[in-house]
Amino acid sequence: MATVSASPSMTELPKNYDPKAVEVRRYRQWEAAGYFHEEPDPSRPPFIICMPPPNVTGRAHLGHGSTYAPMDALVRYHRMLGDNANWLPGLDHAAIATEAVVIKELAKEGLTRESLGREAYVERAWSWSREYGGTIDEQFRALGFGPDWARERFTMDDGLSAAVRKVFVELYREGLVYRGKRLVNWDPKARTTVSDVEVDHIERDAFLWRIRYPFAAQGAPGGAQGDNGIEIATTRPETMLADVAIAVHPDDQRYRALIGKTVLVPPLLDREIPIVADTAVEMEFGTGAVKVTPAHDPVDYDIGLRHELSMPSVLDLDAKITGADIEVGRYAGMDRYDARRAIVDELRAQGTLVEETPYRQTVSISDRTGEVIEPLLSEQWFVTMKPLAGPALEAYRDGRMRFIPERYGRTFEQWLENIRDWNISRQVWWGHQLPVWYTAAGDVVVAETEDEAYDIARQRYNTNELSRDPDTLDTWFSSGIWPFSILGWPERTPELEHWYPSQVLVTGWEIIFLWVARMTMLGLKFLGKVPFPDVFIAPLVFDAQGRKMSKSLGNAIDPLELVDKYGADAFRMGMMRQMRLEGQEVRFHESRCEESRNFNNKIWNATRYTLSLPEGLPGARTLPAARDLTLADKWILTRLRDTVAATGRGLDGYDFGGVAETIWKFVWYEFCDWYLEATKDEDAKGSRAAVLSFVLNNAMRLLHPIEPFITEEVWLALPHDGQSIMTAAWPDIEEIPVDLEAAERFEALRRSVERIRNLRVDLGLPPKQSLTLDVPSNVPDDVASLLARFVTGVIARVPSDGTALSEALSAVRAHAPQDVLAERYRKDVARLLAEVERGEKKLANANFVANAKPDVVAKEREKLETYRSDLARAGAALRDMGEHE
RNA sequence: GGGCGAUUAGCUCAGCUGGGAGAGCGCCUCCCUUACAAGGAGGAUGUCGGCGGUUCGAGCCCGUCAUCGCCCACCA
Repeated sequence: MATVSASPSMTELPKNYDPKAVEVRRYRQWEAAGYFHEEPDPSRPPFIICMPPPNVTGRAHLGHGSTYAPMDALVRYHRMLGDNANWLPGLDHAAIATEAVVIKELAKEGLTRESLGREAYVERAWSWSREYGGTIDEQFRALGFGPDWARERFTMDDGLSAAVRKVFVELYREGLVYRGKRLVNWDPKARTTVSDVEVDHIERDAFLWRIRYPFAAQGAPGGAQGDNGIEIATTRPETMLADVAIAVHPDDQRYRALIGKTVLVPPLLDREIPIVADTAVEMEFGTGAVKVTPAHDPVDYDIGLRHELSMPSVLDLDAKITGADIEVGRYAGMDRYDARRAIVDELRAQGTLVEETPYRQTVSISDRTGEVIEPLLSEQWFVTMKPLAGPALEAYRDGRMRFIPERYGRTFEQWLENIRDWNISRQVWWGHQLPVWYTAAGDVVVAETEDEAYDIARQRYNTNELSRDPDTLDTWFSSGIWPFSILGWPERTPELEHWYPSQVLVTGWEIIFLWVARMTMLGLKFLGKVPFPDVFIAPLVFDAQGRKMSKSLGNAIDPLELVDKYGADAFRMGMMRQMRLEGQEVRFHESRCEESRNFNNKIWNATRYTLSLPEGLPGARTLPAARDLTLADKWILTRLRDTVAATGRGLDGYDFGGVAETIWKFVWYEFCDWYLEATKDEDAKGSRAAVLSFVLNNAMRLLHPIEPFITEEVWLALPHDGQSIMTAAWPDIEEIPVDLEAAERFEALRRSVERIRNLRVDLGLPPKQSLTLDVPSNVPDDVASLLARFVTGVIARVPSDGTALSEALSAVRAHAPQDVLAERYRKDVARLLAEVERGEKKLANANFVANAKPDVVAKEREKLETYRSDLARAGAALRDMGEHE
């Protein structure tokens, strides 16, 4: 590969790094060059990440910073490692969310879904998706995310739709998909069922009403509550209209005699219902008696099944009272909450309301719409989950799959252990229509295509008349097969062969059940392998006060605004620096992005300095022989190697925060603050150009996964080999010479410099005033020279007497006011006395010496020696001064 | 009702298998030194939530309590 040596002079580069001048241009070049695209290549290890498909209605938000930026970083890292790395993007049709948007649009035109008709409606939804969907793709580009755009898929693509139908049909034929009348979660706003995992539970203020149900027959047997009825407690009086029984616990002495008797249902008092015994009743709660409404409550539903009770509904699909099943009097047509008020009023008037107490109630709400969920008895389609969950549990337990952080694995495990059947049919129209048809006689035909369905109907049921089930599938059904549907399954494509399973899934914990678990189960079911061995659960992003970001709170931050202000690199770095491996949230501070912009500016200026060296830069990645390296060169190269190793370890372990900190420290606090200053020394001129260029080149490659743009810009400005840093090789520690002994000497020098600077300020010496440093003659010239540079001093050699370098301060002393200096030494003496005392006490403890590890004891002895000699020196100095006074 | 996190400097957080408490920001002082003022040098600041225990030694291990956050769950 030809070496390109670009050396614009410093004046050619602006003083400040301008991301706007770089990012869009570089991204276009990368995309045009096809760097994001990859073909399956069995000769290299695969590194595949399936992008969690954002909703087609979606916009980039801060959460993408903590999930998608790490994915981008991992893929870029593995590409540089030479892996067959690829990030597979896509979009989710987001049935309920999209339908809500489209219906809202239609409403503006005075149209409804029904008035338009299904076909026209779906066409409308398609055009909306095509027009507005994919906005997020452009936003991802602005953030520097580089998936293989050419492979982008949509969950409603023909291929993916066919895969969805095939999975449904196969599960059906195995008996794992079934239709049944069950109590399901109804979202009256979205007008569809939702699965159990799409329901959130929130607490809110409500009332608990105590209501008396009078005995049907006059003079009923006397119970604990007298002759005139049984009292129950409820939060939902509106469902009384559908009561079919009162239940008490069989062991409850208070009610024993009442079991089997009947009571009248207020407020209509037109029906008699029995009192039954059931262990589901909590004796301690309320009155110990509960009304049973099987069609409107899960517990009651089970009681209803056990006691073979009827199950009338009194709420319709809009959550309004309906008399379709049973007499509901004047309440027909009322909204559920209006009916509640009306019935409570009536009960009060009637005298059957015994008590009203404020109550903290848990209600179920739809996570999509926030609407209170209504349990609804309805005929729906389900997946039997137990047989699918078993293999997933096994895979987790035997280590074929793991979570990072590990604790989420236990969440995953517990959920699978207690899994319930999955309601997959939805009443929205935008989505995969169920591949289910019915004959006029009600026979069910399930088939992958319409033709097949008619064939079956003719053969099996001798009919040509079929009507298709209007329901669609839960969006998460198609998401659940994402890791293989996007690879062309059920065809045995090269992609499927080489890229399934992927290597890691990155997502947030909130969709472990909705998505991760389902992908795991379906992947095992249809391909026999877990879809990803690693699941990295990224932290969720909150505002600086720890509140959830939301439009209504007004605390939402648009990542694209941050890109505009600081650049995409700074946004990514700013986010990653706040991520912690075990953290479950990031409290996002915008200031981190600003700091990161400053960091980028620092890099930029270090680059300007390097490019402006009068001696010019050698070819890429060339270093002088070890004997020509200075102490500082050896130190920074050693530190570089440590940094390369730590960065690799960090990325391998998903510790993005640690990686960001590691590189930050190296680049700013070591490379810029110390090494670059050291290269201004006369002695450094022979090697610095090569080392600066080499270290920057390596550092940019380390940083590229986090900050793709500036690293490309700098890498290309320096001598480099290759077309783009994107396709450059990951730094190789074998290429980086190490000298531990030299590195340690430089570290000692740093400590000395810090001490001298500290003293200089303490003594009130002006920063510009050059110090005369009495450097012992046994200190090498290069060290002495660096010392003088770092503290602005001149060297005076004194005979070696073993004095530590840090004490080379007689010149400083000469300039200092005596009283200040004396105070300084008094403080030193006091501190050292305390240290010596502590050390002596510790070492005098026989237990410590006997039990502690030998090296700990030795270290303690060493420290004590140092403190003693320092103390002696400081004491002597103080005495000297006393003599002068 | 189960379960999981968190509690360390004013703020956000590091502290690996127990061996003398750290970073960044903020704050204070000084410096527009020829890469960078979006910068440089220096400084101050902690009963490591409380109480017990184990240990020669505890921010770290064990127990317990408290506060905050989250997940799961059929007390109507």
